[in-house]
Amino acid sequence: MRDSSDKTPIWKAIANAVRGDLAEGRYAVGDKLPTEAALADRFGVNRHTVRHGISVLVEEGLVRTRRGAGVFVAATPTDYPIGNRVRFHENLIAAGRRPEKRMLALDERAATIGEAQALQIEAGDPVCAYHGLSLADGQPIAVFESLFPLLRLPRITSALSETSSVTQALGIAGIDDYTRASTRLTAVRATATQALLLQVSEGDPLLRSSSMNQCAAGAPVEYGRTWFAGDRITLTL
Amino acid sequence: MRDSSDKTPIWKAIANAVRGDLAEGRYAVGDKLPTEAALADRFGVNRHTVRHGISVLVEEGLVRTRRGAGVFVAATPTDYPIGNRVRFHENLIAAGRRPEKRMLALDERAATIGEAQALQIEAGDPVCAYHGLSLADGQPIAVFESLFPLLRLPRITSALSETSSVTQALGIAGIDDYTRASTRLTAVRATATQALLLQVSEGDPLLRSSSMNQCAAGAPVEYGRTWFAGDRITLTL
DNA sequence: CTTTCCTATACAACTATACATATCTTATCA
DNA sequence: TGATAAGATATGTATAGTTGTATAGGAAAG
Repeated sequence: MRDSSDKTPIWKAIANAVRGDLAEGRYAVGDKLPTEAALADRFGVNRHTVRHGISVLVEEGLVRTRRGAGVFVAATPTDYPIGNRVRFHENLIAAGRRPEKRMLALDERAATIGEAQALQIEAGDPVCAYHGLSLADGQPIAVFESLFPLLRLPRITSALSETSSVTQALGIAGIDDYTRASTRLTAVRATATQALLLQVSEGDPLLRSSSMNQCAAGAPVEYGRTWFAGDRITLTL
Repeated sequence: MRDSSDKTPIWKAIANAVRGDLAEGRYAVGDKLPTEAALADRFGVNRHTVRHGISVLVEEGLVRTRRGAGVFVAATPTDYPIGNRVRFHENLIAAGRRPEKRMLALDERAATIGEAQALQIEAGDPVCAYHGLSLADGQPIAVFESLFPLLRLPRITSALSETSSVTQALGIAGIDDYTRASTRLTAVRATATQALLLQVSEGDPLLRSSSMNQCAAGAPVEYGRTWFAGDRITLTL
C-alpha cells in the first residue's frame, strides 16, 4: 500500500479513503459503515489504526459512533430560525426535514418559585409539565420541558395528551394565537440524562433556550426550556 | 483542574433518571413503570441496558419486577446517606440529582439556652443564624437552620453571604475540615411555614435532623437543624 | 534517548437477536 | 355468568457481535 515516497500516516490515509466514500455518496445519512474489524481487515492494518482514522471523521462531524452498534453517517446541522413566532415543526418542515415529537412525561404539579415567577403566577399554583424529545429524520435534536399555568389553562393537560402539538393544544385550551415574549440563550453542558436522550456525550455543550410565550392579551401561557444538541442545530436570529 | 468530565455509564444514567421520576412522585407505590421495551425506546438504548439500570433500583428496593407483568414501584423516597461527614450537595450529586440551596435569612443574634448548650458557649453569646431551603432537581427537599458561634468564627456571616456552601464558608472562616459529632433524628409535623416552603400540607410528617459539627480540635463549629420532606427523602445509616 | 506510529492482546460496555417463561387480555363457548 | 383457551404482552436468559479502553511492545524518525 505504501511506497517509500508516501509519508502520510496510515491512519490519515484511512480517514481520507472513508471521507472519499462519504463524498461519493456511497453511504446515506444514517447508514452504518463497515465495522472497525472489517475495515482493519480490508486495509490490512490493526483495528486501532482504523479507530484513529475514524476518530478524525468523528471530530469533523461526518460520522458518529455508537458503542456496540457501529459507526454511522451523521446528518448535517440544521439551521433553525428564531423569530417572535417560533414553531418547531414548521421550521423543520421548511428545512425539508421530517420532524417528530416524543412525549416523555406529562403531569400536573405545583410550580416552584422560579417557575411561578416566569409564568407570573403564585408559587405552588398548579402547572402542567410537558417533558419531551424532539427529533428530525429520526435523530434527536432537543429535549424540552414546557410549563403551562393550569389556573389559566385548565384543559391543557388533556389537550396535550391528545395532540403532541403545543400550538394545537393551546388552541383547544382556548388560546388561538400566541407570540414569543422573550427568549434567552445560554450554553450548558449536557447532564447524563440529557446526553442519553440526545445521543451525545455527557458534558457536551448544549444550547439552552429559555422562552416565554404569551397570549394576545399578554398573559404568559407557556414557559419553555429547550436543550438543543449543539452540533446538530444552529439557531439563527 | 476542575474539568472533571465524569462519564456516567448509560445504565447508571437510566437508573438515576427513573429514580428521579420516582422521587418526584411521578409514580405512586404499586404503579407499573413503563415496560423495559418502552424505556429502551425512550432512551434510545438496548433493553439489556435498561434492565441493568432497573436492576440497580431493584437492589435499592425501590422497584420490584414481576415476570410477564412488569416493573412495579415498591417505594418512592430518595436515599440520602448519612455518615460522620455529611455534605448535602455531594450526597445528592452522587445520587445523580441536581442539588440547589436557597438562602432565606442570614443574621446575627444571641444564642438561646438550648443553642448555647449545643454549641458549648454561654447563653447570650452571639451566633450567626443561617436559614435556608435545599432542593434537588428543583423540588424542595428540606429547610434548615445552621447556627455558628461568632466568638469562634467572627467572619462566618460575611463568608456565608458570599457562598451558599457551608463547607466553603467554614473554610473562609478558618475551618479547613470538620466532622459530624452527633446526629439525632425525630419525626415532627410540618408547621405552616415549613409546609409552604416544602410544598407539602400543613401537619405532614417531617424528618427532623439535629446535628453538631466540630472542627479538628473538637470545638463545635456548627449546630444545624434540618427538616426533610418525609415523602421525598429517606435517610440511610 | 525520546517521540510517534503501528501492532497485539485482553477486557469492559453496549447492541442485536432469538427464544423461554410468566402474566394479562380477550374472545369464545357452555 | 363463568370457565377455558388462545393470543398478545412482558420479563428472564442465552449467545454473538461491535465499539471503548487499557496495557504492552516493536520499529522508525528526530
